[in-house]
Amino acid sequence: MSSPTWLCSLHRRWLPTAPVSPSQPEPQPCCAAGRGRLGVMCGRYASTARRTVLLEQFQVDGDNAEDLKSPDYNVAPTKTAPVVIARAPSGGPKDADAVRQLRLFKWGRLVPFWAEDAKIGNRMVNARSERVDEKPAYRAAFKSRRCRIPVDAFYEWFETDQISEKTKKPLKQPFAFRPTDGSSLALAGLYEVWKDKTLPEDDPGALLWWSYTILTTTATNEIGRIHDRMPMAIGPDDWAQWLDPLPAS
DNA sequence: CCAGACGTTGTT
DNA sequence: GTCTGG
DNA sequence: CCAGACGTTGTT
DNA sequence: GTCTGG
Repeated sequence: MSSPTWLCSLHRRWLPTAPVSPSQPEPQPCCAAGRGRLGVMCGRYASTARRTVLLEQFQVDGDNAEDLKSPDYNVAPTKTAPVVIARAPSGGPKDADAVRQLRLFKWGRLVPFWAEDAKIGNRMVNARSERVDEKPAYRAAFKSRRCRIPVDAFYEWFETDQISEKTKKPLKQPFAFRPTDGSSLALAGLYEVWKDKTLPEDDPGALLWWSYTILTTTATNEIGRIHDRMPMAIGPDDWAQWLDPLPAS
């Protein structure tokens, strides 16, 4: 199938900037160094906004993120990070009206609700947006379990000509990307709720497992100069619509 | 029908 | 659960 | 994404 | 090389 109709409204202009974290090395011009090879899109990002800022910025009604540890300049797969969802308040009836909530979910290891083994989620860090509505692992979540991921910048690694003494492999230079206009950034994501049914109810591991994945899309702008894929950003005008079900097509 | 997968990027 | 491959 | 682990039999 | 854990 072709790209979803909401794709075009989500494009925005990007430029490489200095890494967000002071501990990151200085960036180099994108195409001047190395061979232009880059790693997987959107494998790390920075989430630095404080909880109170996120609550206001995303007009959140339900706050389930009291344990948020912020800032985190190095959010990696399996780590817990804040996401915004629209869902019936936890603890209440499932058919209650959806409320916008800030929640702390695990990135990656997205385990579909039907899975018997959590291992299936091992590589579900990203989901291609082009076919996310038909892929068995993502289809259900795409229909009813979407999330926005507040992000300040995302990182990419650039393989340079320098060889590491230690590993004898090319050194990789991290870059940070964020909107040039300083606007806040939300990535499009899906989440899943999974429970290990092989464990007895009283086992600590039988708790619900909440995880999310980040959608990727074609990079048609400045990022496309160095990599053909990028995480899908949602503009503020589309934040509400992304969490709501799509109109029937 | 059953059995098995269910994912992405990048590499050559 | 649902799709694909045999 | 990166960093780090990865395994068995049988016994120099 | 490939998988796991963070």
